[in-house]
Amino acid sequence: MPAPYDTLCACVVFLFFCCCCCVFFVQAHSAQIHASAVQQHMSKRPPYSYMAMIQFAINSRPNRRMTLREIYMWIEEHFPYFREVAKPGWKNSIRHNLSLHDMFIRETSPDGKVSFWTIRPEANRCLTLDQVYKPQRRMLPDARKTPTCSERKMKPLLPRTDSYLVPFQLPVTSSVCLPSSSALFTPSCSQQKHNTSRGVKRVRIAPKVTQSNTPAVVLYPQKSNDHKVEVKEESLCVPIKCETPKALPKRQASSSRRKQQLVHSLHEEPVLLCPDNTYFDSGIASHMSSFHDLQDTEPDGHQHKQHSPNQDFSFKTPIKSSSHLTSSTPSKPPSHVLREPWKVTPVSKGSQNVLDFSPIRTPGGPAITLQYDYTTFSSTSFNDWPLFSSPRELLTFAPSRVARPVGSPIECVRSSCSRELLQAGGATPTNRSITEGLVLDTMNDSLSKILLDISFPGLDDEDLGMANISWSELVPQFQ
Amino acid sequence: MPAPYDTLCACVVFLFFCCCCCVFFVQAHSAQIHASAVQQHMSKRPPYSYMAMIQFAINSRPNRRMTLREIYMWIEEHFPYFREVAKPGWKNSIRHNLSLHDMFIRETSPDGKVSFWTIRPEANRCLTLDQVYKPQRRMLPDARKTPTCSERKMKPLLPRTDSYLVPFQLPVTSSVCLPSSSALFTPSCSQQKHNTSRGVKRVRIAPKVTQSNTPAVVLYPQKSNDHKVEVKEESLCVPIKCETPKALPKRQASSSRRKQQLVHSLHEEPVLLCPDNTYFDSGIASHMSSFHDLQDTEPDGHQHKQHSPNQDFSFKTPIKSSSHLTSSTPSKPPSHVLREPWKVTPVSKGSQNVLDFSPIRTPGGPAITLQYDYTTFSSTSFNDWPLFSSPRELLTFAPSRVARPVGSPIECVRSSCSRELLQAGGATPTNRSITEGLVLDTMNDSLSKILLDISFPGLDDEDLGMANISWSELVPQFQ
DNA sequence: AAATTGTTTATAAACAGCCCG
DNA sequence: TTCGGGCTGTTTATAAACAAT
Repeated sequence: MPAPYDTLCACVVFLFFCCCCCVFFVQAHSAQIHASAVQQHMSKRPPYSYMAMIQFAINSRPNRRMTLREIYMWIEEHFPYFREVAKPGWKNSIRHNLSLHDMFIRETSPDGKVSFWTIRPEANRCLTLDQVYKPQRRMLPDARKTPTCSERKMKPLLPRTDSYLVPFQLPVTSSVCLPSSSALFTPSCSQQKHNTSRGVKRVRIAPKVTQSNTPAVVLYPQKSNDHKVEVKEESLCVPIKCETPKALPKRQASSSRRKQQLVHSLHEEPVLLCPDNTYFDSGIASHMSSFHDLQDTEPDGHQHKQHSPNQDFSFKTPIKSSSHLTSSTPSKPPSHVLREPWKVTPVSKGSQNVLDFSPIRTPGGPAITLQYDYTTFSSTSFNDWPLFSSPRELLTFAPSRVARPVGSPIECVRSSCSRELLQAGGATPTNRSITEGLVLDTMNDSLSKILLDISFPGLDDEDLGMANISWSELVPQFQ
Repeated sequence: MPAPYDTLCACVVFLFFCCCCCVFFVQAHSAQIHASAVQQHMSKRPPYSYMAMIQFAINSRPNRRMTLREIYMWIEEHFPYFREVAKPGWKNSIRHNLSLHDMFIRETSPDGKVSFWTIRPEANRCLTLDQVYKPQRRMLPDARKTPTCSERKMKPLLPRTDSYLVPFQLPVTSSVCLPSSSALFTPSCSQQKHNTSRGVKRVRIAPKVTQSNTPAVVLYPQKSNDHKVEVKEESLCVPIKCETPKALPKRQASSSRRKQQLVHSLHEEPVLLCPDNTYFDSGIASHMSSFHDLQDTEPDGHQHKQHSPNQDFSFKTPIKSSSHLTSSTPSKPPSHVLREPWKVTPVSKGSQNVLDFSPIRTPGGPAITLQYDYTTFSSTSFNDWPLFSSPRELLTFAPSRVARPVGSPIECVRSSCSRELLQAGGATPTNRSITEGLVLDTMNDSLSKILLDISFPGLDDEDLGMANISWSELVPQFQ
């Protein structure tokens, strides 16, 4: 029995409606591919921590110094989110990070009028945005991005990345004897909860790069389709070779999860080893390149005398008046810096030989470690390396500590900018398999570079950043 | 014309009502004096920062170590506010503080099962609650406590104190030549905004105490009327003498408001100067007392070998699974610790002689300062002291840095627990004149003690803590 | 599986010091 | 010149994510 005429009409209308919907969706989708790519940069919070962004900003300058205002401007320029979306409190957070992390140090111009922010050379991984930037290739309509916690005003914490591609450096004087792949690194990544649902993570160690003049960081030219890569004047920030001093401290921190670090005294003399941003040579002649860009073009390069009589009797005239605006405060000194180098033995009574103790429990100063063999540094063999159970361990392993004298205790002094490296991927821990590109140059000249590529078997070569965009974000009409 | 009968009745009733109100108020008031006194301890947030309270807790133990759980319990016991009023997030804050401030170090028992929290001996001012506790004497129904900002859930930041009573130490080898009283310290205090409304603040410097065995901190037995002073088993925490090493570093930080500190290498040998909590002698024989309590009773006192081979190859097996509860996380190493002792000269280009630079801008390690005269320490004269423009400056001045060799640049390495000292008064900056009792032992043996009493002319000998109680708090019926 | 412990980041805020109009 | 506002810098508090046990 044929369908009545109006039934057919209804079907036609319905199918037309469906077609319209499809066309609309496709258009919206394709348009959104563009819009979202731009939007990604315009209105979505970048997946980098404040500390990372500050490093990007400062390292974008040849002289690696910036005023606070310039840091603001750089971040606003490269991450329009902060210019257009973020609350003004983000500048407060920038200042907070500058003050909190002692990897950032402040220099004051000779007249005391301008103060620049720099990165402690030993702690500077020379990260730049183009080194960590990875343009998005396609969208991941992974709606399973079920946030475990309630959404906050600004993105509360940066999502942890699922994988890391970490070119790091290993001692060239010894052969790498790490367990090849998953044996060592499989249980490492930070998305344990997804392990069960997604399967076993696959960890690969990229071939070791021994060339010294290769940039310490590797930028993966992932297929960047129609994304205006923001990195433009990112600078000729040639990754400087971060070299270890000729003598390594005797005591090295173990890789316990302790916070406090021992500060080691490596040189008896305040030799001005590196006039500018250069680092100490570890005694191994390799990796001596790319020192040139540090003597940057600024004419005001101070010689930075070691014992400068900076205003000692600085008289702090008290406050004048008060006004509580949106942000500010200065004056109090940093508390959490290890400022007493004396070797003071803690009150520990339980154990005699401190193997059980966190490495930091002897906060003793660097001065005490002086008489130990600096000369043993050259004899550092890779066998002395602590084994890393996770890429995070590797990331947090301080460059100058990676090689230690044989037989001497290890103090794993870790990098202060390691966490954001893990977060730089910006992918949510949902079940996406990604191949991250992240970079870390350990700055130790005696180390060759290794690409550590940790990926997941699911979607290979996935782009981060877009992975956590839900459908409603992709196509606003779906909301 | 006599008032009608019912008019009189109305008057009687009215007067009776008034009398009842008065009696009720008086009773409520007097009862509230008691209740509020207890309440002050029970439900009002203590005026100490988390960092201070953790120090109180840890220092209350003879061995100066506590587990996290014990810290919780101590704080709940001595500050019932946290047990009864505070949100459970306060424990998160405790853990956050323990991790954030590297003055707190964690020790792990030999079996790795138990971890104790201790205080870095160099940073430990040996503060205890009874040293800073000052019982309230009377109420201040000062309703003028107009909060400049909106009230927050828990007290957002600790109020700044109006005055400080700070026993600190000065070099005994030289005479104090500070401007007697207000000349130097008048503009110091942190309540500038109240200067105009309240008049000139009066700053007094207590007589210098040169006796070494006097406790480094002074407890003022203020008239404690009907307040159950919570300090009970506060311990025999005899304030240990915090002594400077025999050699002082050459470069000392100026009192700029910089955060980063230079770590100085003071000794060439890792001599175990102090077996337990003791501190180095500064070379001046005074203040050698009160070392005894450090060798506390715990039988498990490990010898703390300097170069203990703590688990170097610590293998961090990755995460197992995850569950997001209310609070937690471990593992990542501290970033903000000066771990690279190399003397690396920053990129500074503007100035040659670094007087203009913040002391920290040369993050170079302590090793570089080694060849400088340690021997000049004894020649330290008080004239070399930087002048403090505020008690805060004094508080933040690190004990080991107070005396510096003549002619050498000053690096004001500051104390990490100075801020909470300023806040320990807990008084809101409203126009109350208070005489605070705050203590700081600078732990430098070469320093004699000085009581710095900064008070305000208004209400003398006022008690803090109660001053910011409004009428509605005092008499609940007034609300 | 859940709780505890520890680390780290983000955010808000208080406040100090300085500069500048 | 002084005063007030804005900017810079430091510090604490709080929430939260997450890791490790």
